[in-house]
Amino acid sequence: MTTTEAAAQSLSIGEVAERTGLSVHTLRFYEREGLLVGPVRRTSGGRRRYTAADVEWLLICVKLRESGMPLADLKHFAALVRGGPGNEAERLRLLDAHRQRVDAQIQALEECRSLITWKVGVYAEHLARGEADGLWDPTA
Amino acid sequence: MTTTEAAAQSLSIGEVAERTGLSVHTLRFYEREGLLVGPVRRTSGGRRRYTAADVEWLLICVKLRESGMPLADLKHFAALVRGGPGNEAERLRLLDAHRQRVDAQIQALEECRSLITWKVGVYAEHLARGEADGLWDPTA
DNA sequence: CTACGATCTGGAGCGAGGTCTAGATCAAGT
DNA sequence: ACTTGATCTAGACCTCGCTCCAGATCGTAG
Repeated sequence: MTTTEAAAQSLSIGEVAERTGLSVHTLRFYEREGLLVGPVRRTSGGRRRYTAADVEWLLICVKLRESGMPLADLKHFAALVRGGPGNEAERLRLLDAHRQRVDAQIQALEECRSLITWKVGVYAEHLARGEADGLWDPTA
Repeated sequence: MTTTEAAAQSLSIGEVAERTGLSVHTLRFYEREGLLVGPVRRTSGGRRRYTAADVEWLLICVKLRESGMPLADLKHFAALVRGGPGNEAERLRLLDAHRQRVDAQIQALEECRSLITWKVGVYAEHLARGEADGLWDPTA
């Protein structure tokens, strides 16, 4: 294997980028923004070495971001986790609030989906009846 | 009534803002960006008068935006509708592509939801067992 | 007629979330 | 030693989608 044995335990920024889907730029940006739970370790030469726990946390971040959690909230959450045990109630509140937003978002998307489906049906019908059937409704 | 009879047929920008949830700034911005199907009529004094059809179109825009359609796509769609009959196939393609994105988004959100639900469960359990149970897992 | 609120235009500004550049350094293969 | 590619830092820059400002005008109520 081309990587050292240590690579099994710690990953370079590039490897983490691959595994998380984030760019190396974004990884550095997140770190600067205090979105990580702990400081990232470095090699003697100054290169970042990520642990499996770092990657797990980043994967959670990715999921939360995907679902629309703002970086500010993520930062707050990271700070709570960094703070250690004792603030679980607040973490719970934060996550639960986010879950409610996600639920609302899912519902909104489903409504949009029906609208789209309906409109797709309208166009499909137009096409089936021939393109030049003369019907002209700007809202259709 | 304080508004004239004509108000029943055409609305001021402020009234449209109320009905669509968009700000008057945004309404003017959308117009400048070419997101509307037709040019908005004006009073002799230069004030915009929106028709019911304008409002309907805007409500569709709102739904599509809510579901994450970029302004550029919305603009493209508006251009197609403005172009009149004959391009229904392309409108269909545009909407269907968007529907697929919406579906993917819903699925992603549902995955996030399970993750959150699970984590909420973890914290709830911690709290139930007492805050200082000493267990410390950064990913939890 | 006057006042006052709503609207007008063009253009600047803003917040979120990255994304990229420059120039230097590190590390691994040959 | 030399080359090549990944990483480093600080900071500038970018897109998206609004949002707001200044200064003028409209229009309706009193």
